[in-house]
Amino acid sequence: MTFKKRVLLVVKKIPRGKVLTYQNVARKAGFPRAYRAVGNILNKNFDPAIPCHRVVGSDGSLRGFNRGLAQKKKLLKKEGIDLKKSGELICEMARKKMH
DNA sequence: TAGCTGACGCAAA
DNA sequence: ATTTGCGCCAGCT
Repeated sequence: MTFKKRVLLVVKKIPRGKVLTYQNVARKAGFPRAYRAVGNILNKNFDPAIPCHRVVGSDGSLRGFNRGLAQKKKLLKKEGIDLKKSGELICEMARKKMH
């Protein structure tokens, strides 16, 4: 339950125009190996206050969306995020982590 | 309480 | 490059 809350909070905290991977979200939540549960939680928890569309796969690809992938793509595009952009963002954060 | 599921991720073939 | 299999964790039935 705590984990769930943490995950939702992290997702809510994702700034506009940015995307995070499930893995990243889990890591921020404090459970780096629970990226599985992250998707599960988002799936069951239908909350418009949570920009689940900013959560993408490790390669920046969209995995799923409660309202349909089409809507998700639209939202991301509206925020200036493209499939390539998400990939770059992920790469960037990965590089930052490595440093 | 125990088992199954899933919006994942990575390695191997 | 693409597909298949396995490992992982929390949530749900």
